[in-house]
Amino acid sequence: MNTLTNLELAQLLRKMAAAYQILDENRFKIIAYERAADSIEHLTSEVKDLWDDGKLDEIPGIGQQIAKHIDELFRTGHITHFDAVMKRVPPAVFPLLLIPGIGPKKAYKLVTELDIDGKEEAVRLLAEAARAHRIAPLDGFGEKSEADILAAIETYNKGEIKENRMELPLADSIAQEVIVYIKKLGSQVIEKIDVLGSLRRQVATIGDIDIAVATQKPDTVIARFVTYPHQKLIEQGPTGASLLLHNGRQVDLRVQNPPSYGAMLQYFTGSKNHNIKLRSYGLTKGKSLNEYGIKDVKTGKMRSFGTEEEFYKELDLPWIAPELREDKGEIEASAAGKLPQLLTRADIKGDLHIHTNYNLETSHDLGTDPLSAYLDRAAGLGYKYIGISDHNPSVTKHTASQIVEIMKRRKDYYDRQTQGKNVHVFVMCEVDIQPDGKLALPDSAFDFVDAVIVSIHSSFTQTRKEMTARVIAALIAHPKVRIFGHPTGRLLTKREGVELDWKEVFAVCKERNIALEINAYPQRLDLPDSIVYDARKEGLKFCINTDSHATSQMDMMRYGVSVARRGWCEKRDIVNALEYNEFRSWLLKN
DNA sequence: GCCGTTTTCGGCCCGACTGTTTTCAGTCG
Repeated sequence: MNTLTNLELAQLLRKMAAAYQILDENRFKIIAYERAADSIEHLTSEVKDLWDDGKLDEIPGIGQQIAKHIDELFRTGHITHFDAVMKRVPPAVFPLLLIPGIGPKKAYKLVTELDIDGKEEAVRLLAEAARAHRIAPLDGFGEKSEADILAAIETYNKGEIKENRMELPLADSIAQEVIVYIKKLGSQVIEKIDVLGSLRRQVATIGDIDIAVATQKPDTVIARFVTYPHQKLIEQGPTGASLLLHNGRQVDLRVQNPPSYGAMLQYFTGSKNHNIKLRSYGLTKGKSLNEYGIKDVKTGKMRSFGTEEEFYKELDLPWIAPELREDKGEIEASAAGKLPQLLTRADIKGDLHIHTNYNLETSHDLGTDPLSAYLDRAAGLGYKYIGISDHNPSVTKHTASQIVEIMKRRKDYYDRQTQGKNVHVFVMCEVDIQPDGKLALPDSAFDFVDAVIVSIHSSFTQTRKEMTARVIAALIAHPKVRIFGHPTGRLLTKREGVELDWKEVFAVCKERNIALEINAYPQRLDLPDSIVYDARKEGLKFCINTDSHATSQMDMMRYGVSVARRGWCEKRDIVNALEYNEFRSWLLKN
């Protein structure tokens, strides 16, 4: 077992947690394993690397014991203790855990009572047992749960599992439609309505959509909500309901009376880990938090809060922006009065990654709109400058001198177009980093650009070592390399990012004052927020760009700003939040 | 099993919903 990814390691720890649950181990031990798994899953560096450096103890939620187990795993390929525990649990329980509604206890009961054997066949055998009505007679089960299990298996087999996440614009539009539908009840009933959960925190991909309503007529609101066109009513109670829509997306509604709405917003925004930490923090002050308010542990007296600001204030904390609520130190920072002054969309003065329809014979996509249209849109957005970063001309269809000629012609064209405009234009280029690390633009063509963005568009599966060397070679290939474009190359829900030694890349960027791009295109959001967070700590600078291929896409800037905010960025961390003169000095290095 | 601005011991977030139950266990977020 030479390589074990973070995800695999997290899965292993979750498996242990499930096994312990079946074996009725101490429940806090179970929680400890689940936390360790969570923590590892959200790590930006590989556990293997941390282990190499003897830094396992820096991972939150990993203590002496689990560190010892991980050490054994990396040294020998197995963990004696885990193997012993797993021997006491039938392997067939684990595949059943993937079915919604089945947890460790039920899985164990089903597997043992129904004699389900074999890992591969477990789900199929369970479905057969359900069809043969062998589940309903079991203790703790009944007709309804038998039917539910069968339905859940069918959903699972269709591939409609929870890990079917969506990008932000789709989540936005679904949420808005549902909100408009609920709001038809009128402002008498709907006093406030908000999108919460991961969408409010602006996580890169969204699972379920969460909506909260402040109302004095909860029954009316819930009744209205469940008439929204849906495929299935998942659950309904006095405080809320959940729907599965026809597009396979789940929408959760929670209602609350207006005086307690602040606690509701806080609770329903999450993240789960933020809430857990905040509740622990509250307890140190003798205060117990829940979705209705804050209870004094001694007196048992409950206080409610109409707004989130009041809720946090009760804990002597300044309000924490939703994008920060991931338990990455925001509660401690708030308590110390050291929360960042987060970047806002209004701070952005320009967009440096724009593709126009000028045909420079690239092998990638051209934009659809002319420069003039982008300039109009940029003025509308309040920008002071933009950068035109068309893809380089195709290197397979042209000789070097032809490329130089194309680039010269293009510069002349843009220079004529930009005279007398009040938005400044930088003539740039998005240059491919070829598999060997060479830039796809001849040296002499650099005379016809102000600066370039370098990015990877091919050979995504090189090893970490090759990829790191490739990127660094490109970053130092020419002084006009100023931005590293969509650094991981990931496409959300489609393609994983490349493997890079970030420390090395950060060091080179810092030395040459190169900015890391935060690509705001919703399918990219690249750099990912967690790497932005790490890079910012190292003092790196960022350039937030939309990578627009049409003027309408320039509006996606806000998603890039969200990524920066989730990475704790302030205005000073972002090069395109600089005024024109300062930005120009940075870009042109003078 | 983890962790520390009261602690190296003794705590550990909190509640809703469902289906099965006559007061609760399991699952989920």
